[in-house]
Amino acid sequence: MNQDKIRVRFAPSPTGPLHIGGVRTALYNYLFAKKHGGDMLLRIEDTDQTRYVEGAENYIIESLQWCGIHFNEGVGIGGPFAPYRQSERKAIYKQYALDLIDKGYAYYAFDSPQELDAARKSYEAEKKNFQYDQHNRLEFKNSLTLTEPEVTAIIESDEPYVIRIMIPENEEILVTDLIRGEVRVNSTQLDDKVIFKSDGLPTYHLANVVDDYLMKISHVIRGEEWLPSAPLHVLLYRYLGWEHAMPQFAHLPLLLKPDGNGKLSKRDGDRMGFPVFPLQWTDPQTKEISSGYRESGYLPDACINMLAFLGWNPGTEQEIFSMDELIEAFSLERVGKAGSKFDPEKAKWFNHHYLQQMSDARLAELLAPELTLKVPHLDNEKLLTVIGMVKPRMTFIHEFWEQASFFFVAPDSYDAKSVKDRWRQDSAEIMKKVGDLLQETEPFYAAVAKHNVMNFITEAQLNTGQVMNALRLLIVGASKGPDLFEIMELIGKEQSLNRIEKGIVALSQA
RNA sequence: GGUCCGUUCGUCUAGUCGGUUAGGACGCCAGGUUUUCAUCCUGGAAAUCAGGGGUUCGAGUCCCCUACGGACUGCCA
Repeated sequence: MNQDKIRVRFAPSPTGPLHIGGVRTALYNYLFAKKHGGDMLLRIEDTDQTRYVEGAENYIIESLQWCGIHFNEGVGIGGPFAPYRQSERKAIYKQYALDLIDKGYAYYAFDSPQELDAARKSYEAEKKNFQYDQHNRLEFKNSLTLTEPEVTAIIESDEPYVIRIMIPENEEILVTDLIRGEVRVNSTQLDDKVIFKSDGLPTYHLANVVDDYLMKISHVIRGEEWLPSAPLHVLLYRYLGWEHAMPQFAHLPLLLKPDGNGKLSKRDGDRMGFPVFPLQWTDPQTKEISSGYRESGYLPDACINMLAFLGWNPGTEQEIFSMDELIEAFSLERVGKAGSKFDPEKAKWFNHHYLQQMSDARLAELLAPELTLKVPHLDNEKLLTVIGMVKPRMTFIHEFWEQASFFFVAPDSYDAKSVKDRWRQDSAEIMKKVGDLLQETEPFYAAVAKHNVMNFITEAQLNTGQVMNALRLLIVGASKGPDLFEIMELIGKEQSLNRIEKGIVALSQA
């Protein structure tokens, strides 16, 4: 075990936008590191140049920054173990693969992809599972079956070759996982995985072990999809002579799609109308756009809080946690084992909560730029007041206009259902009287107007709801919004009377 | 197919040392507040703890089997 400082890494592959599940993995790493006063680093695992996607790396960095997940070292920051991009570390991997060959734990293999493909197909034809392993490694073209001169000749020529690990026979391999306990696998089940590719780069397995060792990683916290290859990694640490410094493993349960089963995917988001990515992403190839949490109006705090609870819980009944509180409360022991379905509704609930917590002033700042386009002479004082009234009915910032447009512009249409339910035969006549009443209301304050209208209702022996609902329809254009008298005070007498007058005409024609 | 992992309300989950009316949250339903909508408050329905066997005075909790689900099974990560 690594005795030193807690050091964790988040090591994504820049093959596209970072999935929300990846963000959660990063978050748990971050929480764990901070909780224990440790460091977290960002390493980019780009050993597969065929899958490189333009912009993905920046996307990853920007996403985590937006979420408030910060690194101590890594790509974009630097640090004592730089470089942190595996493609830039190319020179350091081969020696370890060679070392493994020297020790008899690995061997060269010269089978072409076509040959392997053919072998795979012939196995499948017999309904057998193809695996390049101890049962058949002597049937292939490799340094185990060729003579030494032959092997040397090939290596010195331009012929491509790979290096495969030589899995031992019938050995029980123990993986100790912080979340799952002890997982035992017999080596007979494992195949001789390629650890070094013909393009001169290592595969994930070798690269991740070498780098985690060199970068003094103490804990590997990653997705459950890595559990099946964890025994291989244990073997690599052992054969490289690093077992004493092997990090502890924690394999996180998967994030599942909201309906049915299976891993949450991009398609589910499109299908069910919620983002699967932290930030909006435009595919550089197809130009296809995938929505992001940020652009959809989610607050970073809400995303983090929601994500933290997908697979972890504090054991108390508290559900609202700031990042600092999460750091304080987090522990890997309280991470569950089963995958969790992503719930878009709960995500909204978290967002609503955090939006309510946001100060009116801050909201105004965020709203102002777009609002000034719609409202030429935006009065900040007024905006603040409106926000105070409308905020409780907003889950997202972009809902503001829908909930508050009538504070700034007169309704240009009247909600059909509201008209049907609230506008009666006698409404026009009553509204005219209310209009006259308001015309005489001075000063035009909410309290005064309310007093006058309520008096009128009582004296005329009318129904409060009936009058107010009709009036609201004229002022707002629908059955929604805060206290009507407050609205009228804010838009002013002239505007109020205008709307009443125009509304009566419009609705009488209908 | 093989290997590994998993399985408590529709969903996220509490329940870590066996004795609970199996608790909370989202969502849903109802009521209340309000001039409407939403918020908010109160209440409710909702899990035979995947199923079956054990062990035990007693099992969601321990053991075994079965079923179901998932991940992995690439010169991808």
